[in-house]
Amino acid sequence: MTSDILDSIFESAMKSKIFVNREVLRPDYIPDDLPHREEQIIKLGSILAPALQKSRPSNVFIYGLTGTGKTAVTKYVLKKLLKKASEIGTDVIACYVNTRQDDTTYRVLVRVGECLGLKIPFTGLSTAEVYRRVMRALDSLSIVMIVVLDEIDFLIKKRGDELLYRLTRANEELTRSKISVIGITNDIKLVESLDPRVKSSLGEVEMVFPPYNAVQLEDILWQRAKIAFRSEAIDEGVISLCAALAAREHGDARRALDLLRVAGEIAERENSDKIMIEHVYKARSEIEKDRVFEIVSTLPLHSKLILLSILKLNMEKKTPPTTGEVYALYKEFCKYLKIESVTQRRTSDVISELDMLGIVSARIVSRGRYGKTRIIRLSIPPNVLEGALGEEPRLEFLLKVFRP
DNA sequence: CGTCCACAGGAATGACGGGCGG
DNA sequence: CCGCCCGTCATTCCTGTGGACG
Repeated sequence: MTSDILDSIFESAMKSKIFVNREVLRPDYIPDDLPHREEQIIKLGSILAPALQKSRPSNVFIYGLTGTGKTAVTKYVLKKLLKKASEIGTDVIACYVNTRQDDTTYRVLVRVGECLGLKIPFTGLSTAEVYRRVMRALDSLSIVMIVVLDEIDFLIKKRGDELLYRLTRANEELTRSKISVIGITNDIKLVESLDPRVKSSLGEVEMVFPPYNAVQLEDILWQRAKIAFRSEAIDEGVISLCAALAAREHGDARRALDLLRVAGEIAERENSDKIMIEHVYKARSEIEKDRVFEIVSTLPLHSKLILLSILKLNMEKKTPPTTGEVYALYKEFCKYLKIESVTQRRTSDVISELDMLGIVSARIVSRGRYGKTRIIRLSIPPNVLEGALGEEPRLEFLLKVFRP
């Protein structure tokens, strides 16, 4: 019976030999203590402190690579600030918006409105009307509002910086309330593309979050592991291996925690009493496999074909191929499938895209008399890529049989 | 020392499909 | 509900370029 099977799954989940509390390893969990971010916490705290005296804190622009604690520090400081504010009876409202999820001006404004207790229909009003309602509500409350726009690059890439401009200038139309904006991004180049007026108002204060090193990552992992796992469930060296692997990948704490969590899940699946070194290595390849599947499956057909061409040429030649060679083989594939091929210009862009996704690495080389081109290598194991490309039915035959 | 290869990659433009806003 | 606008994928045309070869 299905329900019996489910029961036994739930049973065994409850008496896990490994986990006590796996929540604390999830990426959105904010611990009570954030090791090695004291400096940033103090700085952000002192920037926002004026809100307690009903003055407007400076706008802040925060940048740093993924998994460097930007979101965690911001949420942490805001939580403390709000607590303090309610203790002393000052009205401070914070509004956190992730613009990866809410990536239109309208949806961001709806979120801000919600924080003010406004009920705004998710569609039907004009953006200008929502903006007007939000501003009126805000001003009638006579408060300091802090708006956090996380992963702000998504909003800017889709909608430009108009909303940012309006928000940072909103104080001019407010008489009783004040608003300040915290923008968070991991794309440093993005700052350059902003309208200078936005750049100067949003960047009143800038904060940079440096990557964690292996030692710091280890501290972070220990702190969580103590809560997440049974005390005997971690074998020697597991934590430092997770830290070392993640430190190699630009000190990404999220990656480190993912490794540890997945290693724990694998250990549990294998009914092991402990998480061991080998589980961490398995976790690493499982995470990578998932990532590659995720990326490759959403690629358009032509990108897949170009990727297949790169895969074949990397496997069957001693030297990694150039753009021209990849394009030639790709055209063969298209002829075989009786579909039209894209131009070499487009192929060049596709290769850059694959490079940015971290699937291949394309290095520009000049071979003098023999021209300037890119040397394209796979940056993931061929069998993983093979598996991911095999999901696409149209490629199956080419993958198995076709020889260049 | 100039050529010229084999592309890189910018700009302008177009087809197309989906969702926003009126 | 419908038109319009916007993002994505793509093309065409183009200028730029590091260095081995003659």
